[in-house]
Amino acid sequence: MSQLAANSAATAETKRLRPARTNATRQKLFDAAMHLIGERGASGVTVDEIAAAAGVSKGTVYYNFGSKSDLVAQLVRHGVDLMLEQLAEAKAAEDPIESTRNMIDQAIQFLSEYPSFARLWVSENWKIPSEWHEVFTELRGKLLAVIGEALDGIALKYPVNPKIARGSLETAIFGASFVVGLDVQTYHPERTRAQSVDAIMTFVHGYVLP
Amino acid sequence: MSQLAANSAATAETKRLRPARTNATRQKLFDAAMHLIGERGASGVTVDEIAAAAGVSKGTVYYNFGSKSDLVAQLVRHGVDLMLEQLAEAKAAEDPIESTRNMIDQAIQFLSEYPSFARLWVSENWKIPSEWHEVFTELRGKLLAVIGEALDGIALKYPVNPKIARGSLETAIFGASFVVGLDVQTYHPERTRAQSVDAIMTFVHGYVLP
Amino acid sequence: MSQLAANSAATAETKRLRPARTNATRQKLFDAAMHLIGERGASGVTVDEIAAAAGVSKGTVYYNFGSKSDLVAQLVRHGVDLMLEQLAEAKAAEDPIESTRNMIDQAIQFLSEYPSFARLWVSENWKIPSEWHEVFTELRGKLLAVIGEALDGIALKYPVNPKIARGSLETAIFGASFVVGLDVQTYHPERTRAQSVDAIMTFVHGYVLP
Amino acid sequence: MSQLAANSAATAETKRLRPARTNATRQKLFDAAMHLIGERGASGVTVDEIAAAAGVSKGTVYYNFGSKSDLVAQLVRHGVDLMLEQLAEAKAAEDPIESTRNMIDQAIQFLSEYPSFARLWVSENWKIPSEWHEVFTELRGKLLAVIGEALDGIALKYPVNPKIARGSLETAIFGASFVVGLDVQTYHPERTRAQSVDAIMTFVHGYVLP
DNA sequence: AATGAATGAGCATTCATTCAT
DNA sequence: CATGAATGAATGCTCATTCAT
Repeated sequence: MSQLAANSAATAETKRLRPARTNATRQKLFDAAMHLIGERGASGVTVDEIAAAAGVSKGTVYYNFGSKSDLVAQLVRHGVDLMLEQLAEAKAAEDPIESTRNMIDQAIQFLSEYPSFARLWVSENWKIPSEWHEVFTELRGKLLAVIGEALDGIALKYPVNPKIARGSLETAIFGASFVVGLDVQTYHPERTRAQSVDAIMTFVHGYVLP
Repeated sequence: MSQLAANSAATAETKRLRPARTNATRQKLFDAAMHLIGERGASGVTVDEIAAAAGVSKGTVYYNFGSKSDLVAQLVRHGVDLMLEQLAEAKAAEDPIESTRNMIDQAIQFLSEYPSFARLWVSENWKIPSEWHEVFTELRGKLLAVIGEALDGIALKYPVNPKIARGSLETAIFGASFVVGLDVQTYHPERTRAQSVDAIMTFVHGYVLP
Repeated sequence: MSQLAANSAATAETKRLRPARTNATRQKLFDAAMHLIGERGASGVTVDEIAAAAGVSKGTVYYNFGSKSDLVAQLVRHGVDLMLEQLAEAKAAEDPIESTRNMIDQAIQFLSEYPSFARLWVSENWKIPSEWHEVFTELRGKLLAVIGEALDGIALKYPVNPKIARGSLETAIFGASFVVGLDVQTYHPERTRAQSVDAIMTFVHGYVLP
Repeated sequence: MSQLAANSAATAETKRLRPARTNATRQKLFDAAMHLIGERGASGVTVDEIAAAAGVSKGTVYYNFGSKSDLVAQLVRHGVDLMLEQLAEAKAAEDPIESTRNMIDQAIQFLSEYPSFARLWVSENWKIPSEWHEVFTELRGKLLAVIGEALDGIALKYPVNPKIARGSLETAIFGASFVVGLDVQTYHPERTRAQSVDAIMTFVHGYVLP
């Protein structure tokens, strides 16, 4: 079953994010591609497989997405949009630290709902040359900016360690979140979301001076 | 130039890790493969390219390594051994926090010397099925154990936050290190190693109670 | 712009040659197809491109012409009719040599106006099997007949070299005309029509005894 | 059977023209490709067919020629080299007109021996954009130069018509030769080579003033 | 009369692997 | 030890054609 469709809570948002002319076909291909590529990586999946999994012909993939590369790019973009939207909703709290915690919690939840997206991200992000370098650069910037805003909010209200290079800190939190999120699914399904969030929040608490 | 050979400080250790019957041909192939695969990923490099870069014929690759997959597996195992060895050397400090910092510093340095290894890790580790799953799982356990020991050392000497679930914390540090290390190379080559280490070390200040 | 429509002098004739029920859509497709196929050859143009150039949907091409092959066949037939008609008009001169010159001049002009037709001819005529063999064979016969009549007229009024095998001579003139006409467009756009005609007319001076 | 190999008289020359490292494989592919492409055009023949006709696997085509496009380019180049060599041998006569006649005779004979080459030439030469435009331009220049030299020889010894634009005249002779050569095979196998040559020589006689 | 989504057979090309020398 | 010619299964992509609307 489609991972995207599986998340009933996100259905309303998902719909908004999709292009106006959402065909059943495009959606089926999207879901099938996200699932397969998330598991085996973009280069480990053939267009034939995606088409078969979506129950359409190979030509249909090209009719709808132009190329395998474009399909992946749209997949990444869609995932990030969805993640950003969920993060935006999460940060509405009084205290900035609380707000940041909510955000990380939401991120971990997102990664558990869309493990394929997380795998796609980590497996394609740092390749050289990456076919989707521009897409990743842009989307990486957006995600880091969201983390950065949360840290800004904290720095406004609390004293923070000025020695910590911002930028690197965002990246550390970003990386910790992705890896913790993936590892929970692959190696430690028994761990609770709260445990993951607490571990990642350690970085935040270390940023704030006592 | 070979990334392995580039690290003169590690030369002695490196030699020990290599098969006794290391001939020039095997070594040339090893270096060429590490370099190319580090840049473009295992599936992004052809056996022809590796052979050409090593200045030998394609048949020689098969004569020496049996298959492309075996070549990569040997590459990964070599990286694993080397990283563990370097981390072991790094933790020899009086203060456990200082020791942990040394370890992280060493890890970041290792990732910058063997970007191939780090990229291979993130792109293959969570795949289903992963071609080199065993070797990755083994390394993961060993690395998390090393981080765990460092945390144990800290917990013995300092009061730490008991709410933090150990296990998740190791994973968070592990993930932060890999992602920060990779991001520096791909997106921020201007950042210093100290910046990266400081950012990752933030977790200590969050873990240790004030 | 349409090559067919471009020739204002031929407009009246052209209209006559077109199917009575010429609607705008068919005409747009006809013009677009002639233009594109003239430049890149029948197999080098896709139905999508023709439809796009005509500003209609792909289905419309099939609705109007049944198949790409049929569209090309109609294009060729139209060219045949037009060329024969123009040659017929040209030979109305007193002197048979003058009449022949007019004909060749008209042929060269036709080839420059319908390069599509000439290119289609040379690229398809001698293929085994040729998709449009019948229509080409028919045209070939008619064209050689026209040249033959011109030679008959010359032979009636002037002494000619009896050693020259008629039949081969027509073919030589025919070939010279097509190749000179095509070469002007592809390699020597600076050459005048008069130059081309003079070169081809050389055969007359070689045919007619001094 | 191979057209190239079929000409026992040309075997000696053929051998000389081939690259030093002439494999049986390359030669088989060359022959098969020339035959098939000559009949159906470059785009009408698949690499599978060429490989099958040569009795090798498809990969072997790419191992030896790099791409279908390169194979065709080498085919054209080889054919022209062969033709030029035969023409060079033919023009060794006292009288320049006699020499020219020998050359045209040789050309017609060449075209009858290698009809595939002639078809390949006419079907690919004038396409826009031609994949092999540079190759054709270069080789076209060489062939026209040979005709031009013959005409130069005539102009030195005989009075010639100064009104005739040289360049166009070469093209006319060139085109007449190819088309007469092809038409004999396709439509008039009963015609003798002398008839063809006489017809083409009409252009030459028309060039010389009485 | 027209559309455009969908199809699927077909094609050029790649590449890990084999093997005779 | 090493080579490099040969292989063939796999793959991304094209495009003429169909058909429900």
